[in-house]
Amino acid sequence: MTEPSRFYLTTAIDYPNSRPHIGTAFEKIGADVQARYRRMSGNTVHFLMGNDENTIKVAKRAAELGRDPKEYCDDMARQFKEVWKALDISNDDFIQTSEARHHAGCRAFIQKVYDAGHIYKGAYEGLYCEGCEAFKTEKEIKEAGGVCPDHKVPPIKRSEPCYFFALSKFQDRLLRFYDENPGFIQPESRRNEILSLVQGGLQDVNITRQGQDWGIKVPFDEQFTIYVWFDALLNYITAIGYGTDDERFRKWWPADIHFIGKDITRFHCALWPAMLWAAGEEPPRSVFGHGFVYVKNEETGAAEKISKSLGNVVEPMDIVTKFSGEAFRYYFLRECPFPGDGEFSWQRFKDVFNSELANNLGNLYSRCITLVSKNYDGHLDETAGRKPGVIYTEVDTQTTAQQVQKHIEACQYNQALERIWRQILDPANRYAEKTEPWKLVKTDKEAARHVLYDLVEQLRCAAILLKPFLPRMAETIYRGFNFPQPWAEVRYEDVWVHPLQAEDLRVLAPLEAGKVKPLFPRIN
RNA sequence: CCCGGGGUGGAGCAGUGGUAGCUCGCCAGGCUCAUAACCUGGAGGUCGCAGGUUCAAAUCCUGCCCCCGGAACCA
Repeated sequence: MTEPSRFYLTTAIDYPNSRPHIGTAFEKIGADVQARYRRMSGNTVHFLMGNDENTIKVAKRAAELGRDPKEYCDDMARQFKEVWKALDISNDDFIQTSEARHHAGCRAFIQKVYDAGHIYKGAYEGLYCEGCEAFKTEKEIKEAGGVCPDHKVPPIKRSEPCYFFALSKFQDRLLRFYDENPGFIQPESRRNEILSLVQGGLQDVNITRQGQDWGIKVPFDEQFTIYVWFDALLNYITAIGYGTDDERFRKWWPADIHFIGKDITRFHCALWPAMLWAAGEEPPRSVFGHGFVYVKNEETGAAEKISKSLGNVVEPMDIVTKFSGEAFRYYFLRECPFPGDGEFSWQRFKDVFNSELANNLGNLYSRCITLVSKNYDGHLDETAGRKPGVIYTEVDTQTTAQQVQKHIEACQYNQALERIWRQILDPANRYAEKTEPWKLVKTDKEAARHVLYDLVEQLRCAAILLKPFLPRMAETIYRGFNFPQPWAEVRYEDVWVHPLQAEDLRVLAPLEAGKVKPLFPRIN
Protein backbone atom coordinates (compact mmCIF):
# COMPACT_ATOMS: atom_id res chain seq x y z
CA MET A 1 0.00 0.00 0.00
CA THR A 2 1.13 3.54 0.67
CA GLU A 3 4.02 4.65 2.87
CA PRO A 4 3.46 3.31 6.36
CA SER A 5 3.93 6.53 8.31
CA ARG A 6 0.90 8.74 7.73
CA PHE A 7 -2.55 7.91 6.44
CA TYR A 8 -5.15 10.52 5.61
CA LEU A 9 -8.69 9.41 4.88
CA THR A 10 -11.98 11.20 4.49
CA THR A 11 -15.66 10.57 4.03
CA ALA A 12 -18.07 12.64 1.97
CA ILE A 13 -19.49 15.63 3.79
CA ASP A 14 -23.24 15.46 4.33
CA TYR A 15 -26.06 17.93 3.76
CA PRO A 16 -27.55 18.91 7.06
CA ASN A 17 -31.06 19.36 5.60
CA SER A 18 -32.09 16.24 7.43
CA ARG A 19 -30.63 13.86 9.95
CA PRO A 20 -28.33 11.04 8.83
CA HIS A 21 -29.92 7.74 7.76
CA ILE A 22 -28.46 4.25 7.70
CA GLY A 23 -27.03 4.76 4.22
CA THR A 24 -25.04 7.76 5.38
CA ALA A 25 -23.86 5.79 8.36
CA PHE A 26 -22.76 2.89 6.16
CA GLU A 27 -20.07 5.06 4.62
CA LYS A 28 -18.78 6.32 7.96
CA ILE A 29 -18.55 2.83 9.39
CA GLY A 30 -16.64 1.54 6.39
CA ALA A 31 -14.20 4.42 6.65
CA ASP A 32 -13.92 3.93 10.39
CA VAL A 33 -12.86 0.30 10.04
CA GLN A 34 -10.14 1.44 7.67
CA ALA A 35 -9.01 4.19 10.06
CA ARG A 36 -8.90 1.86 13.05
CA TYR A 37 -7.11 -0.81 11.06
CA ARG A 38 -4.46 1.66 9.88
CA ARG A 39 -3.90 2.91 13.40
CA MET A 40 -3.38 -0.68 14.51
CA SER A 41 -0.91 -1.10 11.69
CA GLY A 42 1.26 1.67 13.01
CA ASN A 43 0.18 4.50 10.74
CA THR A 44 -0.33 8.01 12.01
CA VAL A 45 -3.91 8.45 10.92
CA HIS A 46 -5.96 11.52 10.21
CA PHE A 47 -9.63 10.72 9.67
CA LEU A 48 -11.82 13.60 8.51
CA MET A 49 -15.60 13.89 8.35
CA GLY A 50 -17.91 16.86 8.13
CA ASN A 51 -21.03 18.61 6.93
CA ASP A 52 -21.67 20.44 3.67
CA GLU A 53 -23.45 23.59 4.71
CA ASN A 54 -23.05 26.22 2.01
CA THR A 55 -26.08 25.27 -0.02
CA ILE A 56 -29.22 27.12 -0.87
CA LYS A 57 -31.26 24.32 0.60
CA VAL A 58 -29.69 24.78 3.99
CA ALA A 59 -30.36 28.51 3.99
CA LYS A 60 -33.96 27.86 2.98
CA ARG A 61 -34.48 25.19 5.57
CA ALA A 62 -33.15 27.52 8.27
CA ALA A 63 -35.42 30.29 7.01
CA GLU A 64 -38.44 27.96 7.15
CA LEU A 65 -37.64 27.30 10.78
CA GLY A 66 -37.08 30.97 11.40
CA ARG A 67 -33.52 30.39 12.42
CA ASP A 68 -30.17 31.84 11.61
CA PRO A 69 -28.44 29.56 9.08
CA LYS A 70 -25.23 29.28 11.04
CA GLU A 71 -27.06 28.48 14.23
CA TYR A 72 -29.13 25.91 12.36
CA CYS A 73 -25.99 24.32 10.89
CA ASP A 74 -24.27 24.16 14.25
CA ASP A 75 -27.27 22.46 15.77
CA MET A 76 -27.43 19.91 12.96
CA ALA A 77 -23.69 19.31 13.20
CA ARG A 78 -24.17 18.58 16.88
CA GLN A 79 -26.85 16.02 16.02
CA PHE A 80 -24.70 14.40 13.36
CA LYS A 81 -21.79 14.14 15.77
CA GLU A 82 -24.02 12.52 18.35
CA VAL A 83 -24.95 9.80 15.89
CA TRP A 84 -21.36 9.23 14.85
CA LYS A 85 -20.35 9.00 18.46
CA ALA A 86 -23.04 6.43 19.15
CA LEU A 87 -21.56 4.36 16.33
CA ASP A 88 -18.04 4.74 17.69
CA ILE A 89 -16.78 6.51 14.60
CA SER A 90 -13.21 7.51 15.39
CA ASN A 91 -12.86 10.61 13.24
CA ASP A 92 -10.09 13.00 14.27
CA ASP A 93 -11.76 16.09 12.90
CA PHE A 94 -15.20 17.23 11.82
CA ILE A 95 -15.35 20.16 9.45
CA GLN A 96 -18.35 22.36 8.86
CA THR A 97 -18.04 24.23 5.61
CA SER A 98 -19.47 27.34 7.26
CA GLU A 99 -16.35 27.56 9.42
CA ALA A 100 -13.83 30.34 8.93
CA ARG A 101 -11.00 27.94 8.09
CA HIS A 102 -13.00 26.57 5.18
CA HIS A 103 -14.02 29.98 3.90
CA ALA A 104 -10.45 31.23 4.02
CA GLY A 105 -9.05 28.13 2.31
CA CYS A 106 -11.73 28.18 -0.36
CA ARG A 107 -11.17 31.78 -1.25
CA ALA A 108 -7.42 31.24 -1.45
CA PHE A 109 -7.94 28.23 -3.66
CA ILE A 110 -10.36 29.75 -6.12
CA GLN A 111 -8.22 32.87 -6.38
CA LYS A 112 -5.24 30.73 -7.26
CA VAL A 113 -7.14 28.85 -9.94
CA TYR A 114 -8.44 32.15 -11.28
CA ASP A 115 -4.96 33.66 -11.39
CA ALA A 116 -3.72 30.58 -13.23
CA GLY A 117 -6.29 31.26 -15.92
CA HIS A 118 -8.58 28.27 -15.48
CA ILE A 119 -11.68 30.29 -14.64
CA TYR A 120 -13.59 32.49 -17.09
CA LYS A 121 -16.80 34.46 -17.06
CA GLY A 122 -19.80 33.30 -19.05
CA ALA A 123 -23.50 32.75 -18.71
CA TYR A 124 -25.43 29.87 -17.25
CA GLU A 125 -28.78 28.90 -18.64
CA GLY A 126 -31.02 26.51 -16.79
CA LEU A 127 -34.43 25.70 -15.46
CA TYR A 128 -35.33 28.17 -12.77
CA CYS A 129 -38.14 28.06 -10.26
CA GLU A 130 -39.27 31.50 -9.11
CA GLY A 131 -40.82 30.06 -5.99
CA CYS A 132 -37.54 28.49 -4.93
CA GLU A 133 -35.48 31.34 -6.34
CA ALA A 134 -33.13 28.64 -7.51
CA PHE A 135 -32.14 26.60 -10.51
CA LYS A 136 -33.41 23.06 -10.71
CA THR A 137 -31.79 20.09 -12.38
CA GLU A 138 -33.52 18.44 -15.29
CA LYS A 139 -33.78 15.33 -13.19
CA GLU A 140 -35.61 17.08 -10.38
CA ILE A 141 -38.11 18.57 -12.79
CA LYS A 142 -38.55 15.36 -14.72
CA GLU A 143 -39.17 13.29 -11.61
CA ALA A 144 -41.82 15.72 -10.43
CA GLY A 145 -43.57 15.50 -13.79
CA GLY A 146 -42.33 18.69 -15.40
CA VAL A 147 -42.86 20.98 -12.45
CA CYS A 148 -40.88 22.13 -9.45
CA PRO A 149 -41.15 19.41 -6.80
CA ASP A 150 -41.69 22.03 -4.08
CA HIS A 151 -43.94 24.56 -5.76
CA LYS A 152 -45.66 22.40 -8.37
CA VAL A 153 -45.22 25.04 -11.05
CA PRO A 154 -43.34 24.65 -14.32
CA PRO A 155 -39.85 26.16 -14.26
CA ILE A 156 -38.80 28.90 -16.62
CA LYS A 157 -35.63 29.09 -18.66
CA ARG A 158 -33.35 31.66 -17.22
CA SER A 159 -29.87 32.86 -17.95
CA GLU A 160 -27.51 34.58 -15.55
CA PRO A 161 -23.85 35.52 -15.57
CA CYS A 162 -21.50 33.14 -13.84
CA TYR A 163 -17.97 31.84 -13.76
CA PHE A 164 -16.89 28.58 -15.35
CA PHE A 165 -14.07 26.28 -14.46
CA ALA A 166 -12.34 25.02 -17.61
CA LEU A 167 -12.68 21.33 -16.80
CA SER A 168 -12.68 20.31 -20.45
CA LYS A 169 -9.02 21.27 -20.77
CA PHE A 170 -8.08 18.48 -18.38
CA GLN A 171 -9.57 15.56 -20.26
CA ASP A 172 -6.31 14.22 -21.67
CA ARG A 173 -4.44 14.71 -18.44
CA LEU A 174 -7.14 12.85 -16.53
CA LEU A 175 -7.07 9.91 -18.92
CA ARG A 176 -3.31 9.75 -18.68
CA PHE A 177 -3.56 9.92 -14.90
CA TYR A 178 -6.06 7.03 -14.73
CA ASP A 179 -3.82 5.02 -16.98
CA GLU A 180 -0.73 5.65 -14.86
CA ASN A 181 -2.59 5.11 -11.58
CA PRO A 182 -4.80 2.06 -12.05
CA GLY A 183 -5.60 1.97 -8.33
CA PHE A 184 -6.89 5.54 -8.23
CA ILE A 185 -10.54 4.66 -8.71
CA GLN A 186 -11.88 1.78 -6.68
CA PRO A 187 -13.54 -0.60 -7.01
CA GLU A 188 -12.80 -1.68 -10.55
CA SER A 189 -16.41 -1.29 -11.71
CA ARG A 190 -16.37 2.40 -10.81
CA ARG A 191 -13.17 2.86 -12.73
CA ASN A 192 -14.70 1.65 -15.96
CA GLU A 193 -17.63 3.95 -15.47
CA ILE A 194 -15.47 7.05 -15.03
CA LEU A 195 -13.16 6.06 -17.84
CA SER A 196 -15.97 5.97 -20.34
CA LEU A 197 -17.45 9.15 -18.93
CA VAL A 198 -14.25 11.12 -19.34
CA GLN A 199 -13.51 9.58 -22.71
CA GLY A 200 -16.91 10.84 -23.79
CA GLY A 201 -15.79 14.40 -23.18
CA LEU A 202 -16.09 16.87 -20.32
CA GLN A 203 -17.94 20.14 -20.15
CA ASP A 204 -16.74 23.19 -18.32
CA VAL A 205 -18.61 23.58 -15.07
CA ASN A 206 -20.42 26.51 -13.60
CA ILE A 207 -18.87 27.24 -10.23
CA THR A 208 -20.72 30.34 -9.01
CA ARG A 209 -24.17 31.57 -8.12
CA GLN A 210 -25.44 35.10 -8.12
CA GLY A 211 -27.36 36.96 -5.47
CA GLN A 212 -27.01 34.55 -2.56
CA ASP A 213 -26.20 35.70 0.95
CA TRP A 214 -25.38 32.33 2.45
CA GLY A 215 -22.17 30.79 1.14
CA ILE A 216 -18.64 31.77 0.30
CA LYS A 217 -18.06 34.96 -1.62
CA VAL A 218 -15.91 34.76 -4.74
CA PRO A 219 -12.82 36.86 -3.85
CA PHE A 220 -12.36 38.36 -7.31
CA ASP A 221 -16.05 39.22 -7.76
CA GLU A 222 -17.95 39.54 -4.52
CA GLN A 223 -21.43 39.57 -6.00
CA PHE A 224 -21.03 35.83 -6.59
CA THR A 225 -20.88 32.91 -4.21
CA ILE A 226 -19.01 29.69 -4.83
CA TYR A 227 -21.32 27.00 -6.05
CA VAL A 228 -21.53 23.49 -4.68
CA TRP A 229 -18.71 21.23 -5.76
CA PHE A 230 -16.09 23.88 -6.05
CA ASP A 231 -16.78 24.56 -2.41
CA ALA A 232 -17.63 21.12 -1.04
CA LEU A 233 -14.67 19.19 -2.43
CA LEU A 234 -12.27 21.68 -0.93
CA ASN A 235 -13.18 20.60 2.59
CA TYR A 236 -10.64 17.82 2.18
CA ILE A 237 -7.83 20.36 2.03
CA THR A 238 -9.16 23.29 4.03
CA ALA A 239 -9.65 21.00 7.01
CA ILE A 240 -5.95 20.18 7.05
CA GLY A 241 -4.83 23.75 6.71
CA TYR A 242 -4.91 24.73 3.05
CA GLY A 243 -4.68 28.50 2.92
CA THR A 244 -4.36 28.78 6.68
CA ASP A 245 -1.58 26.44 7.83
CA ASP A 246 0.66 25.42 5.00
CA GLU A 247 2.94 23.21 7.06
CA ARG A 248 0.04 21.15 8.30
CA PHE A 249 -1.38 20.93 4.81
CA ARG A 250 1.91 19.65 3.42
CA LYS A 251 2.05 17.04 6.13
CA TRP A 252 -1.27 15.42 5.25
CA TRP A 253 -1.89 16.08 1.57
CA PRO A 254 -2.41 14.17 -0.67
CA ALA A 255 -5.14 12.10 0.94
CA ASP A 256 -4.64 8.36 0.84
CA ILE A 257 -8.30 7.63 0.26
CA HIS A 258 -11.60 9.45 -0.09
CA PHE A 259 -14.59 7.31 0.83
CA ILE A 260 -17.66 8.40 -1.09
CA GLY A 261 -20.96 7.08 -2.39
CA LYS A 262 -20.90 5.63 -5.86
CA ASP A 263 -23.18 8.40 -7.08
CA ILE A 264 -20.62 11.16 -6.64
CA THR A 265 -17.67 9.25 -8.07
CA ARG A 266 -17.43 11.51 -11.08
CA PHE A 267 -16.92 14.64 -9.03
CA HIS A 268 -14.16 13.07 -7.03
CA CYS A 269 -12.47 11.26 -9.88
CA ALA A 270 -12.72 13.84 -12.64
CA LEU A 271 -13.54 17.30 -11.33
CA TRP A 272 -11.50 17.09 -8.13
CA PRO A 273 -8.12 16.10 -9.61
CA ALA A 274 -8.58 18.75 -12.29
CA MET A 275 -9.31 21.40 -9.69
CA LEU A 276 -6.21 20.45 -7.76
CA TRP A 277 -4.01 20.52 -10.82
CA ALA A 278 -5.44 23.90 -11.70
CA ALA A 279 -4.27 25.16 -8.32
CA GLY A 280 -0.91 23.47 -8.61
CA GLU A 281 -1.62 20.69 -6.13
CA GLU A 282 -1.47 16.91 -6.29
CA PRO A 283 -4.61 14.81 -6.70
CA PRO A 284 -5.60 12.35 -3.95
CA ARG A 285 -4.08 8.88 -4.09
CA SER A 286 -7.36 7.01 -4.35
CA VAL A 287 -11.12 7.32 -4.31
CA PHE A 288 -13.36 4.51 -3.15
CA GLY A 289 -16.97 4.61 -4.36
CA HIS A 290 -18.93 2.36 -2.03
CA GLY A 291 -22.34 0.88 -2.73
CA PHE A 292 -25.75 1.85 -1.40
CA VAL A 293 -27.95 0.42 1.28
CA TYR A 294 -31.49 -0.32 0.26
CA VAL A 295 -34.34 -0.94 2.62
CA LYS A 296 -36.32 -4.11 2.23
CA ASN A 297 -40.02 -3.51 1.99
CA GLU A 298 -41.37 -6.10 4.42
CA GLU A 299 -44.62 -6.43 2.49
CA THR A 300 -43.45 -6.70 -1.08
CA GLY A 301 -39.95 -8.00 -0.38
CA ALA A 302 -38.56 -5.44 -2.78
CA ALA A 303 -35.38 -3.50 -2.11
CA GLU A 304 -36.21 0.19 -2.11
CA LYS A 305 -33.99 3.20 -2.27
CA ILE A 306 -34.02 5.08 0.99
CA SER A 307 -36.19 8.13 0.54
CA LYS A 308 -38.46 10.39 2.48
CA SER A 309 -41.19 10.17 -0.11
CA LEU A 310 -41.32 6.39 0.21
CA GLY A 311 -41.40 6.84 3.95
CA ASN A 312 -38.83 4.11 4.50
CA VAL A 313 -36.09 6.13 6.15
CA VAL A 314 -34.41 4.25 8.96
CA GLU A 315 -32.22 6.32 11.23
CA PRO A 316 -29.14 4.86 12.89
CA MET A 317 -30.46 5.74 16.33
CA ASP A 318 -33.59 3.65 15.70
CA ILE A 319 -31.30 0.65 15.61
CA VAL A 320 -28.71 1.74 18.12
CA THR A 321 -31.22 2.36 20.86
CA LYS A 322 -32.96 -0.99 20.27
CA PHE A 323 -29.73 -2.98 19.94
CA SER A 324 -26.32 -1.34 20.12
CA GLY A 325 -23.79 0.55 18.11
CA GLU A 326 -21.73 -2.60 17.85
CA ALA A 327 -24.65 -4.59 16.47
CA PHE A 328 -25.28 -1.82 13.97
CA ARG A 329 -21.68 -1.87 12.82
CA TYR A 330 -21.65 -5.64 12.54
CA TYR A 331 -24.80 -5.88 10.50
CA PHE A 332 -23.77 -3.41 7.83
CA LEU A 333 -20.18 -4.56 7.66
CA ARG A 334 -21.12 -8.22 7.42
CA GLU A 335 -24.31 -8.07 5.38
CA CYS A 336 -23.61 -5.28 2.93
CA PRO A 337 -20.53 -5.69 0.74
CA PHE A 338 -18.84 -2.30 0.91
CA PRO A 339 -17.91 -2.10 -2.77
CA GLY A 340 -21.41 -3.19 -3.81
CA ASP A 341 -24.94 -2.66 -2.62
CA GLY A 342 -26.62 -4.05 0.45
CA GLU A 343 -29.99 -4.36 2.04
CA PHE A 344 -31.46 -3.68 5.43
CA SER A 345 -34.41 -5.42 7.04
CA TRP A 346 -35.32 -5.71 10.69
CA GLN A 347 -35.90 -9.44 10.34
CA ARG A 348 -32.51 -9.99 8.78
CA PHE A 349 -30.93 -7.81 11.41
CA LYS A 350 -32.37 -9.98 14.13
CA ASP A 351 -31.30 -13.20 12.41
CA VAL A 352 -27.75 -12.03 11.92
CA PHE A 353 -27.50 -10.66 15.43
CA ASN A 354 -28.71 -13.87 17.02
CA SER A 355 -26.83 -16.39 14.95
CA GLU A 356 -23.48 -14.68 14.59
CA LEU A 357 -23.09 -12.33 17.51
CA ALA A 358 -25.13 -14.02 20.24
CA ASN A 359 -24.96 -17.72 19.41
CA ASN A 360 -21.54 -17.88 17.92
CA LEU A 361 -19.17 -15.22 19.23
CA GLY A 362 -21.00 -14.31 22.42
CA ASN A 363 -21.76 -17.85 23.42
CA LEU A 364 -18.21 -19.02 22.79
CA TYR A 365 -16.99 -16.31 25.12
CA SER A 366 -19.51 -17.29 27.79
CA ARG A 367 -18.80 -21.00 27.67
CA CYS A 368 -15.03 -20.51 27.78
CA ILE A 369 -15.20 -18.21 30.77
CA THR A 370 -17.58 -20.43 32.67
CA LEU A 371 -15.51 -23.54 32.07
CA VAL A 372 -12.37 -21.87 33.32
CA SER A 373 -13.96 -20.08 36.23
CA LYS A 374 -16.03 -22.99 37.53
CA ASN A 375 -13.48 -25.75 37.12
CA TYR A 376 -10.22 -23.93 37.76
CA ASP A 377 -11.33 -21.02 39.85
CA GLY A 378 -10.52 -18.80 36.88
CA HIS A 379 -6.84 -19.70 36.85
CA LEU A 380 -5.10 -22.05 34.41
CA ASP A 381 -1.87 -23.28 36.03
CA GLU A 382 1.27 -23.84 34.03
CA THR A 383 0.12 -21.89 31.03
CA ALA A 384 2.72 -19.16 31.52
CA GLY A 385 5.34 -19.35 28.81
CA ARG A 386 3.45 -22.10 27.03
CA LYS A 387 2.31 -21.91 23.43
CA PRO A 388 -1.32 -22.76 22.78
CA GLY A 389 -2.03 -25.76 20.58
CA VAL A 390 -3.35 -25.58 17.04
CA ILE A 391 -7.01 -26.46 16.92
CA TYR A 392 -7.71 -26.01 13.24
CA THR A 393 -5.30 -27.23 10.64
CA GLU A 394 -7.06 -26.44 7.38
CA VAL A 395 -6.02 -22.80 7.58
CA ASP A 396 -3.61 -21.65 10.25
CA THR A 397 -4.28 -18.48 12.17
CA GLN A 398 -1.43 -16.62 10.51
CA THR A 399 -2.93 -17.26 7.10
CA THR A 400 -6.35 -16.28 8.38
CA ALA A 401 -5.06 -13.03 9.85
CA GLN A 402 -3.29 -12.19 6.62
CA GLN A 403 -6.38 -12.97 4.58
CA VAL A 404 -8.35 -10.66 6.84
CA GLN A 405 -5.76 -7.92 6.35
CA LYS A 406 -5.94 -8.30 2.61
CA HIS A 407 -9.70 -8.03 2.68
CA ILE A 408 -9.65 -4.95 4.88
CA GLU A 409 -7.16 -3.24 2.63
CA ALA A 410 -9.47 -3.94 -0.30
CA CYS A 411 -12.45 -2.74 1.78
CA GLN A 412 -14.05 -6.18 1.51
CA TYR A 413 -15.19 -6.05 5.09
CA ASN A 414 -17.89 -8.66 4.73
CA GLN A 415 -15.34 -11.17 3.52
CA ALA A 416 -12.93 -10.29 6.30
CA LEU A 417 -15.62 -10.97 8.88
CA GLU A 418 -16.62 -14.21 7.21
CA ARG A 419 -13.03 -15.42 7.50
CA ILE A 420 -12.98 -14.67 11.22
CA TRP A 421 -16.20 -16.58 11.81
CA ARG A 422 -15.44 -19.54 9.57
CA GLN A 423 -11.76 -19.88 10.39
CA ILE A 424 -11.47 -18.82 14.02
CA LEU A 425 -14.82 -19.04 15.80
CA ASP A 426 -16.50 -22.03 14.13
CA PRO A 427 -13.42 -24.22 14.59
CA ALA A 428 -13.33 -23.24 18.26
CA ASN A 429 -16.90 -24.34 18.82
CA ARG A 430 -16.21 -27.59 16.97
CA TYR A 431 -13.05 -28.17 18.95
CA ALA A 432 -14.95 -27.75 22.20
CA GLU A 433 -17.50 -30.29 21.02
CA LYS A 434 -14.83 -32.73 20.00
CA THR A 435 -12.70 -32.53 23.12
CA GLU A 436 -15.56 -32.05 25.59
CA PRO A 437 -13.60 -30.26 28.29
CA TRP A 438 -16.66 -30.31 30.58
CA LYS A 439 -16.30 -34.10 30.65
CA LEU A 440 -12.55 -34.26 30.40
CA VAL A 441 -12.17 -32.12 33.46
CA LYS A 442 -13.56 -34.99 35.51
CA THR A 443 -11.10 -37.59 34.24
CA ASP A 444 -7.99 -35.66 33.28
CA LYS A 445 -7.90 -32.20 34.69
CA GLU A 446 -4.53 -31.34 33.23
CA ALA A 447 -5.52 -32.28 29.70
CA ALA A 448 -8.72 -30.29 30.05
CA ARG A 449 -6.70 -27.31 31.19
CA HIS A 450 -4.73 -27.35 27.96
CA VAL A 451 -7.85 -27.70 25.90
CA LEU A 452 -9.27 -24.61 27.54
CA TYR A 453 -6.05 -22.72 27.00
CA ASP A 454 -6.26 -23.57 23.30
CA LEU A 455 -9.87 -22.46 23.17
CA VAL A 456 -9.19 -19.15 24.85
CA GLU A 457 -6.43 -18.55 22.33
CA GLN A 458 -9.11 -18.43 19.65
CA LEU A 459 -10.87 -15.70 21.58
CA ARG A 460 -7.63 -13.76 21.80
CA CYS A 461 -7.15 -14.00 18.04
CA ALA A 462 -10.76 -13.09 17.33
CA ALA A 463 -10.60 -10.07 19.65
CA ILE A 464 -7.53 -8.71 17.89
CA LEU A 465 -8.91 -9.32 14.42
CA LEU A 466 -12.22 -7.75 15.39
CA LYS A 467 -10.71 -4.63 16.91
CA PRO A 468 -11.35 -2.40 13.86
CA PHE A 469 -14.88 -3.78 13.42
CA LEU A 470 -16.30 -4.08 16.93
CA PRO A 471 -14.01 -1.87 19.01
CA ARG A 472 -15.99 -2.21 22.22
CA MET A 473 -16.82 -5.89 22.29
CA ALA A 474 -13.39 -6.84 21.03
CA GLU A 475 -11.95 -4.96 23.96
CA THR A 476 -14.37 -6.57 26.40
CA ILE A 477 -13.39 -10.01 25.18
CA TYR A 478 -9.70 -9.21 25.31
CA ARG A 479 -9.87 -7.74 28.77
CA GLY A 480 -11.78 -10.78 29.96
CA PHE A 481 -8.37 -12.44 30.33
CA ASN A 482 -4.87 -11.38 31.30
CA PHE A 483 -3.39 -11.56 27.82
CA PRO A 484 0.19 -10.30 27.67
CA GLN A 485 -0.07 -7.44 25.16
CA PRO A 486 -1.68 -4.19 26.28
CA TRP A 487 -4.92 -3.74 24.32
CA ALA A 488 -3.93 -0.31 23.05
CA GLU A 489 -0.86 -1.77 21.40
CA VAL A 490 -2.11 -5.01 19.86
CA ARG A 491 -1.42 -5.49 16.18
CA TYR A 492 -2.54 -8.09 13.70
CA GLU A 493 0.92 -9.66 13.85
CA ASP A 494 0.22 -10.61 17.45
CA VAL A 495 -2.33 -13.09 16.18
CA TRP A 496 0.34 -15.36 14.76
CA VAL A 497 3.30 -14.32 16.86
CA HIS A 498 1.61 -15.81 19.96
CA PRO A 499 3.29 -13.59 22.52
CA LEU A 500 3.72 -15.91 25.48
CA GLN A 501 1.83 -15.47 28.70
CA ALA A 502 4.13 -13.91 31.27
CA GLU A 503 1.86 -15.30 33.94
CA ASP A 504 -0.66 -18.10 33.92
CA LEU A 505 -3.84 -17.34 32.04
CA ARG A 506 -6.57 -15.97 34.28
CA VAL A 507 -10.12 -14.81 33.84
CA LEU A 508 -10.46 -11.13 34.63
CA ALA A 509 -14.02 -10.61 33.44
CA PRO A 510 -16.45 -9.68 36.18
CA LEU A 511 -18.53 -12.69 37.17
CA GLU A 512 -21.76 -13.41 38.92
CA ALA A 513 -22.08 -16.93 40.29
CA GLY A 514 -19.21 -17.98 38.04
CA LYS A 515 -20.85 -16.61 34.91
CA VAL A 516 -20.28 -13.57 32.70
CA LYS A 517 -22.91 -11.18 31.47
CA PRO A 518 -23.73 -12.13 27.87
CA LEU A 519 -21.93 -9.96 25.32
CA PHE A 520 -24.90 -9.97 22.98
CA PRO A 521 -28.14 -10.99 24.68
CA ARG A 522 -30.35 -12.84 22.22
CA ILE A 523 -33.26 -11.00 20.67
CA ASN A 524 -36.60 -12.75 20.65
C1' C B 1 -31.59 4.52 -27.29
C1' C B 2 -26.79 4.98 -24.42
C1' C B 3 -23.57 3.76 -20.03
C1' G B 4 -22.66 0.79 -15.46
C1' G B 5 -23.90 -3.36 -12.17
C1' G B 6 -26.41 -7.89 -11.66
C1' G B 7 -29.40 -12.73 -12.68
C1' U B 8 -26.15 -19.47 -8.54
C1' G B 9 -31.08 -24.49 -3.98
C1' G B 10 -36.89 -20.64 0.20
C1' A B 11 -33.70 -15.85 1.57
C1' G B 12 -28.71 -13.57 1.34
C1' C B 13 -24.00 -14.38 -0.82
C1' A B 14 -18.85 -16.82 -2.47
C1' G B 15 -16.95 -18.99 -6.55
C1' U B 16 -13.26 -16.40 -13.77
C1' G B 17 -11.92 -23.81 -16.96
C1' G B 18 -11.44 -29.62 -13.82
C1' U B 19 -16.35 -33.65 -9.05
C1' A B 20 -21.47 -26.78 -7.30
C1' G B 21 -19.80 -24.02 -1.82
C1' C B 22 -21.04 -20.88 2.65
C1' U B 23 -24.54 -18.48 6.09
C1' C B 24 -29.66 -18.12 7.56
C1' G B 25 -34.14 -20.94 7.38
C1' C B 26 -36.24 -26.09 7.27
C1' C B 27 -36.10 -31.66 8.81
C1' A B 28 -33.79 -35.58 11.83
C1' G B 29 -30.28 -36.94 15.51
C1' G B 30 -26.38 -35.89 19.38
C1' C B 31 -24.58 -33.09 23.49
C1' U B 32 -25.63 -30.44 28.04
C1' C B 33 -19.88 -26.32 29.52
C1' A B 34 -22.63 -22.19 27.38
C1' U B 35 -27.03 -16.66 25.87
C1' A B 36 -33.19 -22.99 24.56
C1' A B 37 -26.81 -21.65 22.89
C1' C B 38 -23.18 -25.81 20.56
C1' C B 39 -22.08 -30.31 17.31
C1' U B 40 -23.39 -34.13 13.43
C1' G B 41 -26.31 -35.66 9.34
C1' G B 42 -30.27 -34.63 5.62
C1' A B 43 -33.71 -32.49 1.98
C1' G B 44 -33.41 -28.56 -1.50
C1' G B 45 -29.93 -25.77 -7.40
C1' U B 46 -30.46 -28.52 -15.33
C1' C B 47 -25.52 -21.75 -11.80
C1' G B 48 -31.42 -16.17 -16.54
C1' C B 49 -32.26 -18.34 -21.98
C1' A B 50 -30.15 -20.19 -26.67
C1' G B 51 -25.97 -21.33 -29.39
C1' G B 52 -20.48 -21.81 -29.72
C1' U B 53 -15.05 -22.87 -28.19
C1' U B 54 -12.86 -27.03 -25.19
C1' C B 55 -11.25 -33.64 -23.30
C1' A B 56 -13.70 -30.34 -19.60
C1' A B 57 -17.74 -23.98 -18.78
C1' A B 58 -21.35 -21.07 -13.36
C1' U B 59 -16.44 -19.64 -15.13
C1' C B 60 -14.26 -18.02 -22.12
C1' C B 61 -17.02 -16.21 -26.99
C1' U B 62 -21.78 -14.66 -29.65
C1' G B 63 -26.89 -13.39 -29.51
C1' C B 64 -31.22 -12.65 -26.57
C1' C B 65 -34.45 -11.93 -22.07
C1' C B 66 -35.21 -9.85 -17.22
C1' C B 67 -33.96 -6.72 -12.73
C1' C B 68 -31.45 -2.48 -10.48
C1' G B 69 -28.78 2.01 -10.92
C1' G B 70 -26.94 6.40 -13.81
C1' A B 71 -26.63 11.01 -17.19
C1' A B 72 -23.77 16.51 -13.64
C1' C B 73 -26.79 20.06 -6.17
C1' C B 74 -28.42 12.40 -5.18
C1' A B 75 -24.42 8.58 0.69
